[in-house]
Amino acid sequence: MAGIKDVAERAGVSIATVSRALSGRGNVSQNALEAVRRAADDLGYVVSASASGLASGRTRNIGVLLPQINHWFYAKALEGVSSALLREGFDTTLYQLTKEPQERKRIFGDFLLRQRVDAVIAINVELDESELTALHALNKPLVGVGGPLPGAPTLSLDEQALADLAVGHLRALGHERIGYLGGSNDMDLDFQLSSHRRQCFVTAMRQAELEIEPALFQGADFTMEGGYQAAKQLLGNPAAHPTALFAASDEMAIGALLAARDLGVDVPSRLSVVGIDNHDLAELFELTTIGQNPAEQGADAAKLLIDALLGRAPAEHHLAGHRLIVRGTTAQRTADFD
Amino acid sequence: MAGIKDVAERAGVSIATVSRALSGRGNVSQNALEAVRRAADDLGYVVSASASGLASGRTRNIGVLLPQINHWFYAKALEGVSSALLREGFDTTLYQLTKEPQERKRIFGDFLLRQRVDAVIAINVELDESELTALHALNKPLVGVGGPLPGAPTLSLDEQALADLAVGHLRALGHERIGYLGGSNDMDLDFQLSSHRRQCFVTAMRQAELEIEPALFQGADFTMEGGYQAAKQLLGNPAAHPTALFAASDEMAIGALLAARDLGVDVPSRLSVVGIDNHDLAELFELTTIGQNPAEQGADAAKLLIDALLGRAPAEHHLAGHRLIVRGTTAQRTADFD
DNA sequence: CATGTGTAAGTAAACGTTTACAAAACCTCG
DNA sequence: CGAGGTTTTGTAAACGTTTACTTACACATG
Repeated sequence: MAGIKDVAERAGVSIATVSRALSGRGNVSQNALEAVRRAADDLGYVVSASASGLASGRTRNIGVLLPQINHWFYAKALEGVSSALLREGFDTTLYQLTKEPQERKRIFGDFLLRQRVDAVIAINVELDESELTALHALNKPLVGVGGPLPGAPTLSLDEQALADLAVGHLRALGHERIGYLGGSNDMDLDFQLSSHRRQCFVTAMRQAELEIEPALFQGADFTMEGGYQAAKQLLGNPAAHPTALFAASDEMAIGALLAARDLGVDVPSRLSVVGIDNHDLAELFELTTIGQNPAEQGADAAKLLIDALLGRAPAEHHLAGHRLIVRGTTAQRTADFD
Repeated sequence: MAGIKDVAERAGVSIATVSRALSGRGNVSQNALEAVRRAADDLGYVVSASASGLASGRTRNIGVLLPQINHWFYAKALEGVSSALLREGFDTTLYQLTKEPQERKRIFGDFLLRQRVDAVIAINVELDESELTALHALNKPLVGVGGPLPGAPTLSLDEQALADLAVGHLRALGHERIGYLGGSNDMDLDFQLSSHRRQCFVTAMRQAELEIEPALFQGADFTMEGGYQAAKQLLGNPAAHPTALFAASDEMAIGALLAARDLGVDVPSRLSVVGIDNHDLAELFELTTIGQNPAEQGADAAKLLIDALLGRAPAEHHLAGHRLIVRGTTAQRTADFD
């Protein structure tokens, strides 16, 4: 393995100059720069991460904290983060924050303290007080994606705008009785997003002066299966008779579509359905949805962090984009259930 | 930040002893061990990854190479890898190997050469000659998951057994005309898994002495949408009239289920469907499938690698488990199309 | 008791960079 | 041409560990 000394020798300069030339810190003449680049290239020299990290305190590595990976949002967000980081020459280190207390403890007590990361991106994680403290105690740039990360800039959706948009779309089509699939009724146990989203829906309904009845709410766990079951309950309940459904995720919305089909309720003539996400499957099911782009959110978070690290700009709160995508599951209201 | 010196001082021993005590290398008396542990705990000392890495050449970090993350198999496998690594105190660094040549070049030419990883797990990546050479040139333990990784031990399914099992199951139910959804006809462009799986199906059919007709094969890209389109073609083609379908992935199988429903072909009375994977959605669709467990495969790969790193045992080839899960989409053949 | 064996601990030399500091080289201008 | 400034370069001291080598000590053996 070629070291910096070999490069220096071959380029006919000192190792300090090599370091400066390759890292882009400090002044180096055009001549030296080229000589060094050529020498490094010839020797296939790549700086040792450990040595560089030890000497400089910078690791060019960013930690990503997330609760799971096998899920559309997280997987997409992670793809966005890792692509953006790669482009800037940063490594991505993964910390999967499961529910397991032992594992969580080790992540905050060991892994993150090893000084292996320059900064941390937390994707929709729920932290308790002590974990949050531990995270801030790292004294490193921090950014949240999706869920809020108290005390740190966050990139997230404008939930109220989303709810207004969905309700507005349905209202414009003549729908008044709109069912909601999302955070369960005993919602305190749920993750924050869930109850917040639901609250925004209630506000939107109120502003649109539409009825809000308990029967129109069905708890579901954001999965397709959950949406299927919840929709069956909601559509089967004669007290509910909604003409439209707003699901807090596309997966639930698709579950609802399957349930409607099984119940013989035609979409969109008898029932309109709107989701949130623009999930990969939304197109196949012709689902009308409010799209978001987790990959972009992840990439933006990464860029924010890198800017902060390079002192370009401080990281700030930031709203993620969304847009209504009208497909085939919403239509003018024609008839009620009753 | 407390350093090793602080711990040594507090514990009343030399830094060498602290290093030995904390890393578990070399002999340390019970007394010293406890004193050091206590001191480290009190000070909240955690070894610096850079310093340790520089001095020892070991990083306690493993690189994971994969083509994408937003996909059931990869996401699950990655979850398995990262959990297993976490348990052993290893970090997981992600390298997403997209199609983009520039990015690939940087991964092999820069990132992997920084000496940040002790070993590499490659999940179903397709490498060209030079990339493979570069990977081997790292001179680090290597393990493949899913697809084969020439020159390195691999953890993968016994494809022939899978095909035999699927065909055997359908055959036992009386099916003779079995359609196949998978690697496209002009398959050379596809990833290896695709054509291999198809080949095994052909072999299984031949051994079962069942007809193999071009009309019974439909190319699809392993997605639900792809499966939907392919199944429509296959089921709509009067020359094909299969009574059963074998899809090379559950997602395609589910797509086929949707297509059958749209065409008014009842499953399982008129058509049986078998998939591969036991995807998260398989249960919702009551899909009969041959299940595999990517998380387990990932975890096994991680353990293999760690064993190799710790000199416990050399990494070896290894077959991943699979099992037939009979649900509601397969049944006795009753009537043919024709 | 001398000798050999084994374990425990300390000393100090790596490990491969970055960077503060100092020196040298080069400009610009009066 | 020389003073003053700026840019470029080199020297050497960190950075925080691990580990080879050495010493000290305890214990068993003949």
